[in-house]
Order: sequence, then C-alpha cells, then structure tokens
Amino acid sequence: MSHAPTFSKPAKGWTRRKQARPGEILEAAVSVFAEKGFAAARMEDIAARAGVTKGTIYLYFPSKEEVFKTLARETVSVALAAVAQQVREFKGPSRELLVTLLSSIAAFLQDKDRAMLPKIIISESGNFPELARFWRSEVVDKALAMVTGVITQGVAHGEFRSLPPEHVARLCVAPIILSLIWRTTFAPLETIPFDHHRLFATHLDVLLKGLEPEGSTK
Amino acid sequence: MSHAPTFSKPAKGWTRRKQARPGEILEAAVSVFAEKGFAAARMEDIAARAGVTKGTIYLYFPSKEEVFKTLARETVSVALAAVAQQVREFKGPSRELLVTLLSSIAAFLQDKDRAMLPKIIISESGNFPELARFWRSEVVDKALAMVTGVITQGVAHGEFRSLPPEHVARLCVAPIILSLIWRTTFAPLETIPFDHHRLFATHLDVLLKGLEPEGSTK
Amino acid sequence: MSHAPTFSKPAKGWTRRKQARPGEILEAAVSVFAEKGFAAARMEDIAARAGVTKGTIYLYFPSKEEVFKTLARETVSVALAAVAQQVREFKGPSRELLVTLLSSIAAFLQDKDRAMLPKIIISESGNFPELARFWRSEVVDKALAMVTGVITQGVAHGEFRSLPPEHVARLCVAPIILSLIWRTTFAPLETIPFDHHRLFATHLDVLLKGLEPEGSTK
Amino acid sequence: MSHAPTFSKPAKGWTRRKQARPGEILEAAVSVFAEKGFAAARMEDIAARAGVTKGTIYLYFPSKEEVFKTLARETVSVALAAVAQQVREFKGPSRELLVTLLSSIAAFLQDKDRAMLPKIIISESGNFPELARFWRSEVVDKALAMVTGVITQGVAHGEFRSLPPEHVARLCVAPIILSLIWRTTFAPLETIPFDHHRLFATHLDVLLKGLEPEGSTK
DNA sequence: AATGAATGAGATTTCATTCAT
DNA sequence: GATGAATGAAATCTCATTCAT
Repeated sequence: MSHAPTFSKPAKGWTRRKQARPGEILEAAVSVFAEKGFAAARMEDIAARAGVTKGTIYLYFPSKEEVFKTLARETVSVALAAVAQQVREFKGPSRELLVTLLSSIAAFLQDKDRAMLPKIIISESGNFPELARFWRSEVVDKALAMVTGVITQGVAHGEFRSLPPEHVARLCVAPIILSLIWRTTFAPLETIPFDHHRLFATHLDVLLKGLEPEGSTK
Repeated sequence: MSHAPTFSKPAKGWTRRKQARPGEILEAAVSVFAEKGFAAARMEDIAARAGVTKGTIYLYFPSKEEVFKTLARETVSVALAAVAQQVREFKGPSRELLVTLLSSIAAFLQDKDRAMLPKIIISESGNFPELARFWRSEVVDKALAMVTGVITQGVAHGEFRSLPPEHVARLCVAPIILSLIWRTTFAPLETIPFDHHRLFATHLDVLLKGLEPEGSTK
Repeated sequence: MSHAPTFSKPAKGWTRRKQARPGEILEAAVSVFAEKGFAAARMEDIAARAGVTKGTIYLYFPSKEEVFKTLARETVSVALAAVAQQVREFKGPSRELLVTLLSSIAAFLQDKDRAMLPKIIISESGNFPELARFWRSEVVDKALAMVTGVITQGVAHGEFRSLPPEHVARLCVAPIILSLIWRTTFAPLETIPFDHHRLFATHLDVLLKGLEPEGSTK
Repeated sequence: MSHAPTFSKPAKGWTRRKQARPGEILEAAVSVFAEKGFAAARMEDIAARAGVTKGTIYLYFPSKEEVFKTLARETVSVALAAVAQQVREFKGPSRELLVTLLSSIAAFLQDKDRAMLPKIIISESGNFPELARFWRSEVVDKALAMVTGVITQGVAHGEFRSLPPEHVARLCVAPIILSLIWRTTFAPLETIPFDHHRLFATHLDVLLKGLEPEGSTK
C-alpha cells in the first residue's frame, strides 16, 4: 500500500498535513466502525471525525471497504512484533515472563482505539471472511503462540503443572479479552467504571496459583 | 408483543402456520443478524431463510428494528430463570455447585443459535444502546450475580480463598465467553475444530486449584 | 355493470345482505376516497368501514380503480334526471323556477356523502381524465344547461336583465359549490359551524336583485 | 427553512445552481402535486420535472411530506400581504375598492401555478389537517377579512345595502374560486377555452347591482 | 489537494391483489 | 360467500461514489 498509516511518523512544516491525512482518516475510521459496524458507518461520519469532507477520503482510499481492510491489516502487526522481540530477549523464570507478557498485552489493549480493533473484527468477521482469516493467522495465532511458548517452557522447567499449553494460553488471555469486550460494549452505560486493573491482578493471582506444580511450597 | 400462542383455536392448515410464523422468522433472523450484523442484514435474506417473502415479515413485525429488538429481548430470560432455579435448589459444597453452574452456562451457550445472540448484542451495542442496557441488567448482571453468590458462599464456608467475588465471577466465565466468541468469529475458517470441551475441563482444573485455600490438602 | 349500487332497493330476508353488499362497499368508499384521495385510500380502510374484509371487495369489484369509477359514474345520474324532470314540468315565473332549481341543487348537495363526490372528482381529475370528461359532460354540463335554460327563458320573458346566460348560470351555482368545498375541506376544523343555509338565502337575495331588469319596480 | 439566498457568495458555476435548487424543486412539485395529488406524486417525477434526480431533492428537503408542506406554507403569505397593503392605502368609494380588490385576487389566481396551490390544499386537506388549518387561518380567513372589511365600510357609507358582510364577502369570491376549480379540473379537456375574464366582468355587474341600496338611482 | 453537489443502486416498507381454506 | 395470510411490484429514502469546480 502506498498510503501506510503514519500514526507515529512525525512530519513537519506544511507537508505534515498531507503526510498525516491517511493516518488521520484511519484513526477516525476505527472509532466510527467500532461504534456502528462497517455497514452502518457512513463515509460522511468518518470524514467529519477526520476533519475533512467525504471526497477527500477517496483521494487516499479507493472505497469504504478498502479503508476498513487497511485499518484491520496495517494497525496491529507492528505492535505485535515489538512484543515478540521483548519475549525473545527475556531472561528469567517463565512465571515472570508470563506476567510480563500478559501485562504487555493487557496494557496494549488498554488504549481505547486499540481495543476497538478486535471488537470490529469480531463484529465483521461474517462480512469479511478474508479479514477474519488474516487476523486469525497474523494476530491471534501469533499472540497465542507466544503465550503457548512461555507456558511450554515453564512446564519444561517444572515451574508450571503439566497441562495442555494451548489450553492454558487461552485461559491466560480470556479475562483480558473479556475486559476488552466489556469496555467496548457496556462502557457507555457504566456509572461507576469497573476497575479492570484490579481484575487483572486477581486474574494473575488465581492463574499462577492454579498453575503451580502439586507439591510446590512456592 | 402479541404473538403469544392462542390456546383455543384448533390451529389446522395454515392456521397452524400463522401461530408458528413469528418464531420461524425470529429463528431465521438470529442467524442472519449474527452473520451480517443488523445493518447489513437484508429483510429479503431473513424472509428467504424463514421460507416466506419480504412482505410476510411485516405481517408480524412492524419493522426490521422491531424484529431485532424482539429477538434480543424475548429469547434469553426464560433459560436464565431455569438456571437460577437450579442454583437455588442445590444442596452440597460450593465447589460442586460452581462446577454445575458453569457447566450449565457452557452447555447452554454450546447451541449455535444461542451463542449467536450474545455475539449480536456485542456487535450492535453501539447502534442499540437501549438493548445493551437491557442485556446488561437482565442477562449479564443476573448471570454474574449467580456466580458471585456461589463464590461468596464458598469463601464464607472456607472452601475458596478470600478474593473479591465479583472478580472471581468474571474469571469463571471469561473462558466460556472466549470460546463463544471464538466459535462465532473463527469457526467457519477452522479446518480442525478446536475442542472447547476439553478447554473447559482445563479451565475448571486451573480455576479450582487457583481458588483453593492456602494450607488445604484438598 | 352487473353490480349497480343498490342504495335504495329494499331486499328482505337473509338475501338482503348479499344484495346490499356492493352498495355498502360503495358507500364506505365515498367517505374514504373523499378523506384520503384515491391513491392514499387503502382497500382495508374501505373494507373495514363497510364491515367486511379486503377479500370480499374483490368478489364485487375487480379492482380499486373499478370501485372508484363505479362510484363516480353510477351515483349521480339518477338524482340529476329527477331534478331535470322537475324543471321541465314547472309552470310559473322564471324567478320562482330559478329559486326552486337552485334550492334543489343546494339541498341535494347538503347531504355529506353527496357533497363528497364532486370533491373527489375535483381532486382526482388529474389521475382519471376519463372520469373528469364523464362528469363534465354528464353532470356538470347537464346541470349548467338546466340553469342556463331557466335564465334564457327569464331573459326572454323580460324577468331578468339581458346578460350572457352561460355566465349567469355559473354565478348562480358558484356559492353553492363554494359551500360544498368549504364543508368538505374545512368542516373538521370548524368550532362554530358556518351557517350555509343563511348564506344561500343572502345569495338568492343579491342574485335576484342583481338580475332585475333596469326600471323594474318588482 | 434554510434556503434563504446567501448574499455574500459570488455564486458562479453550480454555486448559482445550489442557491436556485430549492425553488426549482418547489416549482416542479406544485405542478406534479396538482396533477396527481400528494400520494400519487412520485419523487422521481418531481425530480425529472426539476431537471435533477431523486437523490438531489433529499439534499434540500428531508422528505416528500416536507416538500409538500414547504410548498403550501411558503408560497402565499407574501402575495397576500401585498394585496392587504394595497387595500389599506386605497382612498375612494368602497365600490371602487371592492372592484380593485376582487380584480387583484382574480388576477393573482390567473397564473396557473398559483391556481394550483388552492386546488392542492382542497384535495389534501384530509391527509394534512395541520396544513388545512394553516391555510384556513393564514390565507382564507385573512383574504375573507379583507373583503368583509370593504363590504362593512361600504354598508356604513350607504354605498351597499345592509346585508351580512361575511356572507357577501363569500359571494364576492365564489365565482373566482369556481373559475379556479374549473380551470384546474376541466381545463385539459376543454376544446374552446372558457372566457373566465368575461365571466368575471358579468360577476361584477350582477354583484354590484345586487348590492345597490334600494332607492339608489346610481 | 480539496470540496461538496449530484447521482443512482439498493435497501426498507406499503398495500393492491390472489388464493387456499 | 367470506376470510385473511401471503405475495411482490412499486414507492420512499439512504449513502457510497463521482466529478466539475
């Protein structure tokens, strides 16, 4: 794609604007798609939220569908690679690595816009099977593989009980995903916001206790 | 809604049909809405899947939106009440009750159509805030309250560690919800279907171990 | 037409109903067409007002259009013929004949249902040019011809000033038509009903005075 | 309504067009509504007659109903106010004023498009009671009040016989309204067009003679 | 590069008409 | 003869997309 999103790239001078446009549009698009879903999202809404007019979007993207696909494809991979790097370089007990990894994932998905993307994929998987496939293989499977790797290693080291690692990996992320869904679904209704941070702490507590080998004295 | 079954009429020929129609339409609607989302679902698709034509739907529902709302409102409460009854009547250790309760919930959501409904609510919460509110208070909160009750009781009996019950309740259901999302999102792509049953078993194993009081010898 | 309206025909026994149906339907149709116009009138409304169901109408009329046309064609001619007869037989001064004739017309159109018909024709002339033509030649022209005849005769007898009779004829009926339109258009809004009877009296007063020959001492 | 002309913009190219559009659409709408009535008028017809496509109308009006209402509301009041001014400023005998006033009204309604509007209101009063009420109070009552005023003044001055002025006012306008209805209803069928101008002259002749005080020698 | 007026395909909804009972 | 469930053509309205400016 010639118009990769430039969320991060800091351009300067009056070219800044031109460079930034596609990114601004994508950013606007995430929130609209997350709120309304693909079909109910109107190009005019996205344009308005990006501070441009309908026509402008078509200078950067050939269609609504392409805005959506670009969004879904190009906005995760980078972050995921960074986390993977972190995991590879980590030296220390698997317990600690697991805590670090899950905390990274949880922290990453804490950001509202980033939490929106998985929600969008969940909602639109029926309308965009290719995207679901892409996410499945590029995001979900990779993330799960990382966690599974840590678990496997922990089991090998005798730090965790012997349990199917691909199951445990899912148990590890389940509460994180539930939090994400909760926030994207019920947040606007909430009077007292639920403390997802403390829920995550309890999760780690119960999880690690549940994974401890039988006779361990910790 | 006015399509409560009429008891007196003998209901033969397409009189029988008339009684059944609203149900048939709703059944068709669940699957279409789950697949496409509310906005992308076409009345013609729903009609076709229900074996009627567009116009017929309007004999029973005043609008697409009302089909959707009826669906979301009328299809859960019954089942939930049954489970609640089961919980109230249970005599025995909280551990067992928890296992029974979670298994009931998991089994209930095993059915494809029933799994669809939460997925639909998640996807459309932005477009139908009233429905999100309804589900939040009538379904989610009630279900969580049941689980929370069991946990609280278990903690009081010394069967579980002392942890925030409303956190633990969420940890209990998180893997069930994750399974549900997985199935409704990635199932069509799956070559080897994932064994959610065994995942659930591992979940119970890790969870119960994680909740065990400190010095317990089981 | 095999189903001429039987407003008047008094059938007896249980056949009464069958005989009366077409008339009942037409009667219901006048009021609905007058209220909503042809296009906005729903067969179901007509049926309901006639105390039958949609399907029944089709036993007597092949289509909505035919209901309308039958209505417009078959409901005036009779009455008009009666008035014409009355005029032909009248012996006496033209003044008196004119008063009698206009009073007959005004009285005839006093009935709500009969007032509706001209209103319907006015409203639907664009959609049913054939009907407009029919009414023009069969009703309006004939009625005007009668009045014109009386005027011509009165002028010949020196009872009226010499003025174009086809103009005077229109001046004679104009206030009657205006009353009719007023009633069918603004009646439902009216708090204090306007006294069209006294207006008619004033009309005759001014008109006859206006038609008096120059030097007449009455 | 927001289509008041914007003074500042240079308005060239289709900027000029944008300013003109609502007016063009309304103009097209009068004739279609008058021909078919509200319900039978198709947006596509209106669009075509305005030289645009369906969608364009919706850039300026939110619905068919609103096109209709705007039409009925915004197209009379101005003209009426002008006539009222004329009446207030007139110095001279009531006779002359009456002739001037009625001639103004007749001349105004001579224009085809302007004659259409009352016809539309008459036809659609049943479907749009609020509009009927609006017209009743804003147009009809005001116009009648003007005529009634002139009559009252004429009676006071001894120029007219003592008759109920609100009756006479209606007698004054009745032939004008009849002409209007005739033209909008039967005009398309007419081979030799009726001379409404000469009818109006005869009307004034008969009317003024009819209003003359008893012993007047003119 | 940006705008926003205009388009027209496609969706929802209505309702005259049919037809099995 | 009567019913009313079902149909499907036709209308309104929305909005992605185009393109003159």
